[in-house]
Amino acid sequence: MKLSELAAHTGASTASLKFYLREGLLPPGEAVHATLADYGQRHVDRVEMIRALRSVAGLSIGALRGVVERIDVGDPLELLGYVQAAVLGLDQDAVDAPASDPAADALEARHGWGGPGGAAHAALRAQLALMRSLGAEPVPGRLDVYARAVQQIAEADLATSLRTAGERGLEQMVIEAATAMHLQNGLLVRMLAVAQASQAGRRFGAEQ
Amino acid sequence: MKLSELAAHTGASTASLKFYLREGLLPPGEAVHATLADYGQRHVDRVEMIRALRSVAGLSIGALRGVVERIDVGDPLELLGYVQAAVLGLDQDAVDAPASDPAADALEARHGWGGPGGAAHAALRAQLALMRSLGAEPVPGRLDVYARAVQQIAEADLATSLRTAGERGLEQMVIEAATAMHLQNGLLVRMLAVAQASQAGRRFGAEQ
DNA sequence: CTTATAGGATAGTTACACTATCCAGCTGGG
DNA sequence: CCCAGCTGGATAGTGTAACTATCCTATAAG
Repeated sequence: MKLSELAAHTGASTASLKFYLREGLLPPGEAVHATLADYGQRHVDRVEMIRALRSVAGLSIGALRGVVERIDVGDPLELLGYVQAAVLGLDQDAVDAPASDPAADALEARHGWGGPGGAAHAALRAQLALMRSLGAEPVPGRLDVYARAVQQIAEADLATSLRTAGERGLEQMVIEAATAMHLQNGLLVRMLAVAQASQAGRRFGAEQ
Repeated sequence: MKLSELAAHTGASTASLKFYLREGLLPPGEAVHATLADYGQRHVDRVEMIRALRSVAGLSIGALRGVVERIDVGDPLELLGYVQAAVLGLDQDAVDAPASDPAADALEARHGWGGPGGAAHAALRAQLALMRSLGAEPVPGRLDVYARAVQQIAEADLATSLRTAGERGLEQMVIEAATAMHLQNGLLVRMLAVAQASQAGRRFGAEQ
């Protein structure tokens, strides 16, 4: 199909597609001749992933460039780690993370959360260090409660999304994983909000 | 003190302070005469709150305008609810929230989370409705586990921040509450990230 | 009387994600 | 065979957000 047909198929304008081509998010079509290119299913998949990740999770063009680079490399674990950092906004945490954090390391060991190898581990260490520096560190016993809760929520939906991966291409896997991550994150944040509101109500509600 | 001294005190430029004045975030100083105004401690507090909420939690100028309007009204519970929605990004959830959600209502009743009266409650109902519509609704039993976890995390630090409120003005309370909310949210998100990464590792790690 | 400063207005800046125009070359349908 | 329509490439414009800079007149302290 040609560019205008790809646009009709995906709902994006030809101007947007040209923009994605310029930015390197969308690979060029197969050039039929100097002024006509042919696009296929992989271009449709790519555009759908771009649109889904921008509208659902709000990823930037720069983050999407990182995603497509990792799709081309083909390592799903590295790809998912990058998508996760982008969706959950963990981008620069790894930079100022301490090399190791006893509380975080012990916690991860207790819950079978692998070695200290990913952006997520670094982000958790950085957050605990930040909270400690502000005198707001939670006691270790509570961390285990949170750990069990997030473990269950992550199992619930991300696992099923990943289970079907590979069958339908990395683009589809990324869409499903990013959606699951985004929904789980939203649920936790909103439950936290209700709990915080109940705290505030206990503090101020009686005075009204 | 005059504008330039207020700028020196708070670290903001006079241009920024003029901008805050224009936007209605900072009340005008007491006019000594046509071209000189006097600023006091409440202006310092206000500027510090503006800078803290922008740098720590990334609030927009529009959100800050909502905050200062509610500070002027003086209802701390309403104020905190607004700050929470801004800090956690629950802004437009209330719009598309269903009037009631059986699962959410029952959950809130079991955990003593007050009536369905705030933006947080509406945001939780909206999220559960969204997840249900996408076939990704968590089973009710699991919600209780998350509820207990977030209840503990909200108690840990927000409660102590609120306890000292009133003594040092609403601005100081807003800074501490926003910081606590932001830190708690960051901790939960990063723990969720580690749990998700461990899921992905189980799915793909062995293949490497 | 000079110089710094105030408040008000207006315009400029940077970043982001498009969106619109222009262009010259080519080609398929009539 | 010829022209409407499409191509990739380039360039420029749009709108939002949060400042930042400049210009202006008035005024008062030294």
